[in-house]
Amino acid sequence: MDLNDTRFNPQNCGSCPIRHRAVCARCDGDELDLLETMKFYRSFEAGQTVIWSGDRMDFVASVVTGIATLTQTMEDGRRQMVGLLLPSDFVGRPGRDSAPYDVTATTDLVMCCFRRKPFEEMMVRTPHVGQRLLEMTLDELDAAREWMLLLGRKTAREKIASLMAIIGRRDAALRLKGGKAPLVFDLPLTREAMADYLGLTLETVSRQISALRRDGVIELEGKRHVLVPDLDRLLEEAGDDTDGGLVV
Amino acid sequence: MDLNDTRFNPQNCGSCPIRHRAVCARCDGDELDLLETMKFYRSFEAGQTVIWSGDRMDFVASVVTGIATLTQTMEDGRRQMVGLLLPSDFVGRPGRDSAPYDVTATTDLVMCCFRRKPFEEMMVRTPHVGQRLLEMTLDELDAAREWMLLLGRKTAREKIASLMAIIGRRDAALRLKGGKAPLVFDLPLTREAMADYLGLTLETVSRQISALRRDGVIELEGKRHVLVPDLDRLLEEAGDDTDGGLVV
DNA sequence: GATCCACTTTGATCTGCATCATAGCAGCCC
DNA sequence: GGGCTGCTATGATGCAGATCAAAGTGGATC
Repeated sequence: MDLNDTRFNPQNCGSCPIRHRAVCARCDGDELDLLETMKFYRSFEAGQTVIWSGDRMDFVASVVTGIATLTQTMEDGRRQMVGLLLPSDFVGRPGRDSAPYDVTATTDLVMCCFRRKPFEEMMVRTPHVGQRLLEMTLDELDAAREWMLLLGRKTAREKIASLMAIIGRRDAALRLKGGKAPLVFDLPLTREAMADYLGLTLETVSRQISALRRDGVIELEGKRHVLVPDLDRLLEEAGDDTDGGLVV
Repeated sequence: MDLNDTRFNPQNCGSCPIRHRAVCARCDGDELDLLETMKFYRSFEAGQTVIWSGDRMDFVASVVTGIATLTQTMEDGRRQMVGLLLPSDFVGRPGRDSAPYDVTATTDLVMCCFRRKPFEEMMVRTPHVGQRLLEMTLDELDAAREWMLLLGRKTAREKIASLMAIIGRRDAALRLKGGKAPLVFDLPLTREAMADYLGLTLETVSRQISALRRDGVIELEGKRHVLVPDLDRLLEEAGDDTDGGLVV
């Protein structure tokens, strides 16, 4: 795959630390040319595992198209999703040898990759990449801690409403539809994946989605297509005081 | 307070990004002298709030002595602790104006502080501080995600066992007692604070601690002093496959 | 020692979600 | 069409942990 591939949307690299020549406003020099020569693309089919927890991980990457999940698993099979990677999200740990959790493609997935060693060397020479990476990691940490509140203290209904709000708003942000129009989006996850994300069972997820639909908080077309007529109502159901943008 | 204060233990700054002259093996130059001139100490009494969520935060800091907690709160009062700061832990967000959660001293607390602006400038000039900060933030992110697994999928008993293991091992690491001796430590949290950390109620915490004591997994002297006769047994109760060091 | 207060323990009961079970539904292949 | 397969919905039941209530504990203060 290359930049001419129709699936590649340079917009998607806008918020990743690896800004592509086409979209980086901050730097115009040789460092970006260097980045361009370093990058390569990898594709995965829906359901494929990108990397297993504990495996050696010698690259860093950002999602170009598709959805990936980060999950942790206990010996007995209990699973908890700990992160959701949408287009433009970054994955990888400069300075770390092995992956801390499973990374799985839930849809067909294309990632823009860089080998870790040269990337790290480039970071040293190009301070703003490191700074951007710190910023993004702090954002992820905030999101993770927001999620801890959800997992520890929210009810099943609040969890579902929160998930809808986050996915819907992320989706709207990606399309640059910042307006007040009702959110319309497709759920990128199965009921089971949502359950793993929310610390619930798939049956409870299904029941609560039905309940929110019955109560008019969301509208459903098919299993995946969602319309939110009133975002404030949804946020109220989610128990969110912040109307700020939870970045996942 | 200054370096001569008996409460100050330079060892405690060993893992913080702000390495003090006394303990930093990596740099011997002027940059550390600069750090020394920038730092100042702040003390808080047990129960005092260091900073409220949303408040302007114009400093970064590391814990010298005592314990602080990071908590998030919903409008209706439900609380979730999202982090625990022990001596040597770092708090603050270079590049961020406001605090993302409440920081509270649960014991008497001394922090070693740096004003944010000069600290950020120093980071630019001194790359290894920024790198160290990225490393630490990635560690925190891993710990947060480990905690997500706990909050989402572990039983009350497993949660308590996990907490004991983490606090006990952190405590042992601080004292540099790396041996196989049984863990002995004091719980730095009330039952209620543990409940807020684990996403439980204080009654459940109390019951599960009693149950672990009855089953010989831990021994208690008073309410706070804990002895773990068999760490492997505790880890098994915690449902941990990793025997790696969960950093909180 | 007596009183107080914050914290903890334990018991009784309730409930939200898990678990178990079954059926509906859409896409796909033959 | 018919049958298969993966996903979803919904009903019946059970249980872990929440909630409500009361009593125990130990340190501080007078």
